[in-house]
Amino acid sequence: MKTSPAANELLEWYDRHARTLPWRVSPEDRRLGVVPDPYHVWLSEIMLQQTTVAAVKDYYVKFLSLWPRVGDLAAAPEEDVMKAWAGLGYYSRARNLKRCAETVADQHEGSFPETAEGLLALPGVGPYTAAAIAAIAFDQPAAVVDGNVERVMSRLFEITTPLPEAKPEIKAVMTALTPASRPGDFAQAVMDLGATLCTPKRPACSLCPWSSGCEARASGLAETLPRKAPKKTKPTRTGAAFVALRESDNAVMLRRRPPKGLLGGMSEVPGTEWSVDADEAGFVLSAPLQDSGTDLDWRPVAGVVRHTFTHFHLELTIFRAHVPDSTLLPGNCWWSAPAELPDEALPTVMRKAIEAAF
DNA sequence: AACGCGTGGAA
DNA sequence: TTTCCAAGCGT
Repeated sequence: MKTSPAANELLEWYDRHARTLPWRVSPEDRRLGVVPDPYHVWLSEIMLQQTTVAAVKDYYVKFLSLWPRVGDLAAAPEEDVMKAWAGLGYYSRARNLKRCAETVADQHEGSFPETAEGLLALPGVGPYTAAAIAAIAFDQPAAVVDGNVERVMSRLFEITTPLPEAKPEIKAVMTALTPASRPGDFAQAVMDLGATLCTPKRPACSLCPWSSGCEARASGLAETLPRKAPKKTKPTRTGAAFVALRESDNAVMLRRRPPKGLLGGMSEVPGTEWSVDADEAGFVLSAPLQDSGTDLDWRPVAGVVRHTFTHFHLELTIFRAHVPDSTLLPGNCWWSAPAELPDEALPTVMRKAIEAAF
């Protein structure tokens, strides 16, 4: 099969410099006939959405250990999936992951659709992920466009139109560049290039296999591309979290968050709303177990827990109280002993809050 | 179309 | 300390 010179240059670079990743079939193994498992490709791509390779690795290994095949994940309780995902962020991905596994198991006889169009219909699979699975798992010449590809292409062709307006043009040049042979390795090669050489800051152009043909390298604009709209500043919200400790064993009182929205479906310690104009003086009035029959001694813990979400900063004041074992819990709450906390579906902000109380 | 949605590492 | 941002998706 014929490959464009540009694609060949990059594929030769990839053959020598491809990163070794737990979910990746190396170019050498590919040549020997090793075929990627679509389940592995899908799982890794969902985890990698807006998430660094370093953060994903351990989660990927753990998920494959817990659920070796897509049918295992489909059969798992959603609660277990949320627990295993805890800490990785963007928790709607975990719920969609479970729904997608069920769809593949129940409606596709356990096999992933092999076209980008079919993949696009799956929960949690958007244009990027559909193209990535089609190319990497099924060897189809789909144009795979992620943040790395946007950066590489905007520099290679000196696209000065700001994102997201430039997306159609970037998609077009990636489509034109994607070879019929080794489209999966090509997609991974462009992403590796963006991750290791064509980086957002201080790109290593001297090491780049595409440097001689790169328009932004020639004009000196490389580091300024791609152009993006300025970010909005994040407001700071404040609130309180209440760590109730059972007297006999220091078990922590937990409850479930609503299924949608921020940290949807995850576990938490009880707390106030998080608002920009919180009434800090009245925090303790919102403490749980007010009608438990015992007058609980809620005490503020020194220092404030700071955490940053996608669109706001949070400053949490932590209150702590010891609670008699006989205390009746609200119906939506449960006790979690210290030894059980690591396995709870606690997002990082809640682990920080609990940690501050100990 | 623009916004909501986590986290941790780098600079 | 603060900002930036990393293999996006759903609404």
